Amino acid sequence: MPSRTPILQAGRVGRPRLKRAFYARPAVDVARDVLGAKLVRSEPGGSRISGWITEAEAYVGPEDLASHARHGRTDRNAAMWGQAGHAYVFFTYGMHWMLNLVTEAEGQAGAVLVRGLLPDEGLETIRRRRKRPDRQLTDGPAKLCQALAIDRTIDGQDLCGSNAELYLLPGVQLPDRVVTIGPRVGLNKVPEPWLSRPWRFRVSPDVLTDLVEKESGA
DNA sequence: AGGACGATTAACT
DNA sequence: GTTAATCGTCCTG
Repeated sequence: MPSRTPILQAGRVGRPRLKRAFYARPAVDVARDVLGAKLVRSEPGGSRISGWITEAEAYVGPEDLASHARHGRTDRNAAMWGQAGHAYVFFTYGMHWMLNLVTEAEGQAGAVLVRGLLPDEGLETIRRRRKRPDRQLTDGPAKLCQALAIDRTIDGQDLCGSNAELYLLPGVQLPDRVVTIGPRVGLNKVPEPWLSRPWRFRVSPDVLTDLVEKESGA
């Protein structure tokens, strides 16, 4: 049996990757629009793991006191300040990796944290990497990084290059009515107004599954 | 040089 | 609802 979720056949060969212009916009816009896009991990050795993005958060710049950019440019967050369309991957809590998509113009520190996926290709590999029920395999920012083997080696990589190990494909266009908007989560000791800014965007995996089925002409 | 803490997760009461 | 795990990063002094 192929390690692919049966109903989810919408990823088409030869479809163009999201181009840099998609990322080179305000982080909040990218966070909204990236829902339904397909994140693809192409590992050295040929295996391919992918999933549709179900949740994302925007971190807008050094003035955003929830952002790692709040202390200015450091070795750790350097990728945030670079060209849009690159990855910013960081390590936290002594054990977890997190993936961001770098947004905005070069020199501005915008980024979008990818917080949830609906798995498509590589489900067997994902199951091997984390023993959980299927619905809980990639429903968190650290969990999806483990599923796709995203770690420090991805930090700073260009998502738009033709040889990229990680990139995005256009997936499903989501109408506003299926997108839930709210404050970002997991922020400790972050003052207002940043704590309450509605910069978290979500679509339920069930709803996205239905839309993917429809799109693929099932 | 030392210490607080984190864009989380899983396990627990 | 609470808490431990676990260590790199950034702060203070």
